[in-house]
Parts: sequence; structure tokens; C-alpha cells
Amino acid sequence: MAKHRQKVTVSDIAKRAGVSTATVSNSMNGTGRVSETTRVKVKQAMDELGFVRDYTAAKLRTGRSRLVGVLVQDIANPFYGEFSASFEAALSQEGYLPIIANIGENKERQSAMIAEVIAHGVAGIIVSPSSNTEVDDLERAFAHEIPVVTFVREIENSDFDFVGIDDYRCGELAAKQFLKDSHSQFAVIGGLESSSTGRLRAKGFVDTLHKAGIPDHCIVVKQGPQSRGFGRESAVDLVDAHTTFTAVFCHNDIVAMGATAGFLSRGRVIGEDLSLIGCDNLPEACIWNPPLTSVETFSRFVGKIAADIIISRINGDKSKRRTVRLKPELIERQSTFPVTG
Amino acid sequence: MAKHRQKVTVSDIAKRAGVSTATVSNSMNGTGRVSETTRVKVKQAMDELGFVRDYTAAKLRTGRSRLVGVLVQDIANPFYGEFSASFEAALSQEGYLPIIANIGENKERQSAMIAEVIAHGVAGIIVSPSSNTEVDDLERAFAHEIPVVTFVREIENSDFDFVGIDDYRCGELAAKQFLKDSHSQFAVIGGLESSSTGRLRAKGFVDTLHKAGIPDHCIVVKQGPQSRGFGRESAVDLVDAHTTFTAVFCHNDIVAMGATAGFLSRGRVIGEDLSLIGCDNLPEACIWNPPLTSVETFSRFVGKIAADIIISRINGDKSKRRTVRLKPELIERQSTFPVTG
DNA sequence: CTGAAAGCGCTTACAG
DNA sequence: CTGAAAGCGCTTACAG
Repeated sequence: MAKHRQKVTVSDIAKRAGVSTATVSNSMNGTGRVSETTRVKVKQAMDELGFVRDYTAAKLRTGRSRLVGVLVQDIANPFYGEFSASFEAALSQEGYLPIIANIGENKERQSAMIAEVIAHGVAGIIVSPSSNTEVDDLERAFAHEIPVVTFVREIENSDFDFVGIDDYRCGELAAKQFLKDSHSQFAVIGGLESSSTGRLRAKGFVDTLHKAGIPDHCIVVKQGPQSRGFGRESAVDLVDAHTTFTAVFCHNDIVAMGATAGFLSRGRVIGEDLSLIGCDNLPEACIWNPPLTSVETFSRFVGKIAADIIISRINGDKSKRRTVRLKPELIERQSTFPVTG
Repeated sequence: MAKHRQKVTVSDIAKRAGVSTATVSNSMNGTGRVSETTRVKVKQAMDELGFVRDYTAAKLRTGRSRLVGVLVQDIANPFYGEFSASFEAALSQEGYLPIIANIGENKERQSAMIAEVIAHGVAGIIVSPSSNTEVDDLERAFAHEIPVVTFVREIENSDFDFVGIDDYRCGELAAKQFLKDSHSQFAVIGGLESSSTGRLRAKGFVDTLHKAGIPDHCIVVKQGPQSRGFGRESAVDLVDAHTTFTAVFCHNDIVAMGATAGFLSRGRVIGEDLSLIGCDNLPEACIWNPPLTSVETFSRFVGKIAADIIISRINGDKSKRRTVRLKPELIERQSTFPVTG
């Protein structure tokens, strides 16, 4: 095992290579003009001494850093897992690394974590805002001139760049599938009115049913968090309350998973007694029981695009607000089926 | 929207509060002795001016930081998602934040990312090592006196703390279940010989079968990466090669998912034609088709314990190597069933 | 209990 | 193309 060595600094390299610290810095950053021979000498000195640069010192001096703050509801949700993997890949290709924090639906923690990542000197922040977030809550970053990109959930009337899915269309696609299958009584489970995704997915669903002449009393809506637990409880509650419906639209696949289990616990089998549609099309959805009909929301694209936008903002892009809304696609599987008779 | 303000520094606070910078620093860090009245004055000045401390400057001066590097194979794997959520929660409670990087099975990227997080000044590193990783590959961190904790995959004969599961026992549990169900021909899919998890899970499985008198020619082993794709391909290959077996042990649930789909594409239905056991007991496993029998590997506990260990090391704990191997538990569901006749 | 000053490791005008 | 020196925002002996 190697000895613990003293930290090797730019000035050590400078001495070893017989040049100034300025030249070492220019050489490793590709700035200024450095002759080819000097560059080689510097490189060699670095290798010999085992130099590891200190971004911390560089950040202090320049104000620039290669860290990006990532604030998500819950990294354990596979949607965010896929998102993060894709985001991290794009980021690291450009020499950046993510600092990740879970914030749930907790606005106070969101504010605290924004302050925290700023204190750590991030060059930018991407955030899937907690429900009820208003412009002011993310304001602090602007005061520090740190670019902010929102994703998945949009903050209306804000200057924040946004990348996500057309959530209204998600609900619309689900409703159209159910109408095609001749359903006439419906339930919606999950999604918070206080988040754009919750509001818009439900609205797209309900509006589309209304347009098809379905009256309000044939649609029951259970709003709530995007968790397995909420999906399960809601399913049980609906059955126990003798609510009648044959088609269930879940806010996302995690909720759908909970609901599937909840219905099963009350003897209602998805794909036989009930049709069910989720949202996100998680990789596992195709082997669920039954294989889940779900609306694809392209987590990996969202991650890639979010990375592209934040990097361009970090690099000084001052153009006006950018919003990207991907078109969702419904993937039909065996959890939905036509009503017969 | 607030004006872009100048950065507020400790010396601004000092001026505003009518004290020295030393007093401001002591006041916010709880170091030295500061009178109650002074502390209040300083706090007030910070609030008025909107002070956000700069950890970067503090790190440069003290050498201490509140960032931890997290290197995983793939954050999109729900096992690592659950792990990270739990790890981040425990970490942030102590005022630390994770920098996350995916490294896959790429040793070069692993080395590069270790250097990278060190350059970013992390206080510690936790890593689930790429296959074939040797002590030397993680050595660099020690040279910088940065504590390293390995998880999931163990590097034998190393000084690195380790937290993970008893992988040999995972294989043993799966084998015992199959034997109890009277199977006599077996397949193993996934897991690399060059990683401790791959090697030990397979070994535990095969050893247990041997002990029960099962000859080698009744066990086929398909080693490979822990991916859906490998699971799918292997399943197809096994069927196409007319290999006979009724019981399949998959390295983890992700591989099991791919294998399930692969077998299905060749007309072999898990739970009817074949018994299958996965590893990790992902939250979704209970609603798969069929509900998956899986060995629980306690991702959340692993995350919590990893956080506890790295924090104690950061805080100067110099005691000898710590290894934690959690006992796995088999959760029986409908993907396994007794052979009849 | 408080203040003045040095220094962490970089980068960057500036002068050569 | 290169070098000497200042300074980023903190913390920490040290002197009072």
C-alpha cells in the first residue's frame, strides 16, 4: 500500500518541470499559449508526482465549478433512476458530476437543499419541484446567478427552463384508450392537484371523457401522492365504498403497482375485472401481472435534454426561457381490454 | 424577481454585526467562545444580508468537506436506487451530500471517477467495485487519506470496509428451495466470475446442489452481466440449445426479468413450465407475472449502514477494517412450485 | 471573549 | 511564450 503522500500542488509541478505555475495552469487548461515541449514536460511532471487537481481551489478563484445540483422527489422511483442515469451520462461526458438530493414533497427541505447545493458551489441546478412550489422558492439560485432547469413538473409563469412530458396528453391518451374499449365508468388514482403533473394528467383524462359525453358522476378521482402505498389504499377504499367503475387511470406506474395489489387484495383482478393504465412505462411494466398498459414518458430523453440545457446555460446561454414537452405514447398491453356485452 | 446581488461574505457579515470575521466564523461553526448577544447579532446580520456560506472556501482552508463520492454500476437498477435513497437520507441527516457517478463494469472509468471525485474534494468514497477490481485500483484514495467503503461487491484481502449481503448464502437459499420442490435439473443465469457477488451466489448455489448429490451435468451455468438483456439472451439460448432443466436461479431480479421475457418468447412460462428465483426482492417483484420468488438483499439497510460507516471514518475512526454481511432471506412466491410426479 | 493577518491551491491580469 | 504576485472566501493560530 502506497505511503500517504503530501498533497501535490501546481507549484510542485512547476518546480519539477522547471516552469512557472501560470504555465502549469495554462498547460492543463489549454488556455494561453504553451509550447508543445513545455506541455509534455508538465504532463510528465504530473504523472511522476501523481498530481490530482483541486477543483475546490479553482472554483474559489474563478467562481466556476463542475458540479450540478439535482433535486428529485425520490431517487428510488425507477423513473428518476432512469432519468438520473441518463442525466449523469450526458453530464459526465462534459466533465460535470451531479450532487443528488431527495426532497419529496417537502418545500422546506427543497429550500434547504437549494441553499445547500449553492453552498457547495454548484454551477447549475435541476429540480423536479415539490408540490406547491412557487417562483419565489427557487429564487435564491437566481440571486447567485446559478441557472435553474425544472423537469417533470412545471412552474407556470416562471422564467425557469423546463423539460418534461405533455402531461395533459398523457391523460388524454389513457381516456381515449378506455373509450375505445367501451368503458363507461372511470376512476383516477394518484397525482396531486398542487403539482403540474398531477393536475394536468387528471385534467386531460377528465376533459377527454367529458368531451365524449361521460357525465361527472361516472368519474371518481382519488388525488394523492405518487406512492405505492397511496395506490394500494385508494384501490381498497374504492372497492370498500362500492364505487362502480371498470377503468382505472393511475398517475404513474408506481401508483399502478400499489393499486394492482390493492384491488387484488379485494378480489378484483386487473385484466379480468378491471382495466388499468399507468404512466411512465417503466422497464418492468412489460412483465407485470398482467403486463401493464402504460403511457411512455421517456425518462431517458428527459434526462439527456435536461443535461443539454443546463450545460448550455452554464456555458452562458442567455436566450429566453426554453420549454420542451415530449409527446407521450400509449403502449397497449394486457391490463386493458374491451368491455364486452 | 430579486436583483442579482454581490456575493455576501463573512467579512460583510462581520462589518454589519460590528465584529471580526473570526467571531463570525466561530459563531456559525459553534467553535471558540462567542457570547449569546454576539451570536444573535451575527445571525441577524446573516439573515438581513442573505448570507450563503461557501463550503468551497472552507474546504480549501481546512481540508474538510461535506461531500461523499458514490460510485455504482448503474443507478437505474432499482437495487441501487433504493440503496441511494437510503444512503442519501442518512448522509444528509449528518450534513453530507452525495456526488453520484455510474461506472458500470468499466475499470478505467472507475479509476477516472475516483480521481474526479477526489479532485472535487470529497471527504469519503463509497464504491460498488467494477468486476476485476483489485486493491491497487482504489489505492489512490488512500494516498489522499480519503476513507473508502466498498459495498455489495467485496474486494478480498483488502483493507476496505465492506457492507453487503452474504452472497454465498443467497445461492444456498435458492438451491434449498429448489431441492425442497424436488427439482433435479438446474440453470444459473447472470453474475460475473470476476465480481464477488457473481462468484459467490453461483458457488453457494452449486455447492449446495453438489452436497445434495446433484451431479455437475445437471447444472448449467450462464455467467454474464447483471442486465435485462443478458437474462433474455441466456434464456433464449438455453431453450434453443435444448438444455433440459426445470429450475432457474438468476443473479438478480433484473436478470430474472429479462429471463422471464426470454423464456416467454420461446413459449416457456415461469410458474408453469419452469421455476425461477431472483435476487434482491425488488419492490415490484410481488406483482410480477408470476409474482417472483426472490432472495431479499436489504438494499435500504446496506445504504444506511454504508452511510454510518463512511461518516464514522470521516470523523476519524481508525479502528480496523469493518465488514458487515447481512443475512439474506428467501421470499417464496408463485414463480417457484414443486415438481409433481 | 475579540481582532489582525496568514494561508489553503488554484487562475489571471500584468509585465516581460 | 513565461514569471511574479495578487486574490477568491473561508478558518485558525496568535496576540490582546
